[in-house]
Amino acid sequence: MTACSVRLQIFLQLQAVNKELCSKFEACLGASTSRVEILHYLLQHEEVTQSTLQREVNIDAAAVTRHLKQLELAGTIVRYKKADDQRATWVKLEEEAKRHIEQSYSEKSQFVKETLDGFSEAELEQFLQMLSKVSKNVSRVTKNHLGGENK
Amino acid sequence: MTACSVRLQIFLQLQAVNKELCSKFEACLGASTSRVEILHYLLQHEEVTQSTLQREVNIDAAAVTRHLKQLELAGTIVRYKKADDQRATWVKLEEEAKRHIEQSYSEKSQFVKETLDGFSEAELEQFLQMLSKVSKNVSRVTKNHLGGENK
DNA sequence: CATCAACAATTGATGCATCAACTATTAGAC
DNA sequence: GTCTAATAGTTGATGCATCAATTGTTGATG
Repeated sequence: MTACSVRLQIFLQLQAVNKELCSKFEACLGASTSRVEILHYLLQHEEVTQSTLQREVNIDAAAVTRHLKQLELAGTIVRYKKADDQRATWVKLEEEAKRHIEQSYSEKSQFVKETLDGFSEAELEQFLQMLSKVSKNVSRVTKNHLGGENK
Repeated sequence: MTACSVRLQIFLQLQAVNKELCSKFEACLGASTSRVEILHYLLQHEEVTQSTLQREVNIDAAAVTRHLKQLELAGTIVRYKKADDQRATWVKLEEEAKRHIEQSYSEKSQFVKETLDGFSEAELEQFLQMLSKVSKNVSRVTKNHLGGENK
């Protein structure tokens, strides 16, 4: 119990932080975190298919479809198909939306900066690495368990 | 952009890690993270009112009600009122459920341990402190923004 | 002691994410 | 070339969390 308690606390704290962060973030900036992730990815990749977007952002395909539909309706993105493959749907940000997002990044960065107040650059770097390490561990764990180790 | 990019990445990574962690956790152990948090709290506090539970675990009151209803139906907890205040509902784990949860902690701890593989005890401690610091920052940020600084 | 504000819990409505089932398109096997 | 399997996206059903509105209870004020 005591040996695992720090780890369990980390787990619970991670939950708690993330949850609060999400709700505050949405309240402050009026966009769900999923949508932010999608837009962030699109801003950095110019043109992608829905399926790769779905894989990269790690959101269910159905959710991606619904988000993109709304974003298209709002004029934020364009969706289109290409001649060589009529299955894949490509997604791209509208030019105006790009500018808009870039601009709103300043507000976001202000928010993010405040939540990471009191961290030195070195600590931030370290924090990020820790998160990445956990991320790697998590994906590995699943594979093992599905491999038959579980139960 | 570059100055904030590490911070933004932390934010996004935090999201990603948490999400994957939750889904894997649920898949492996068959309980939603909310429920785990509730049960964890109950295991450590013997007897508690719904409203304090709701505050401590930071879940919406409606969600708490629904979780507890199910848990009561499953025989995991008991709910009752006290003579001196007919408003508050008190919640307590059944003895058998306590044992069951304690026992299932070993499986959980195995899972948690794997996700935190490769961390020294000192690093874990540090990680936890970082998370706590972010948590404090987040709650502070909200107050400021609601105070009128936003917009 | 009647009224009103507060507190506690519940319910209904809504939004979002996921799974499963389905359609359409492409590529491979024979 | 046709049949089958795989791929891409969509839709419906379900579960969960949140907000808003409601009920019931308590305490304070006049």
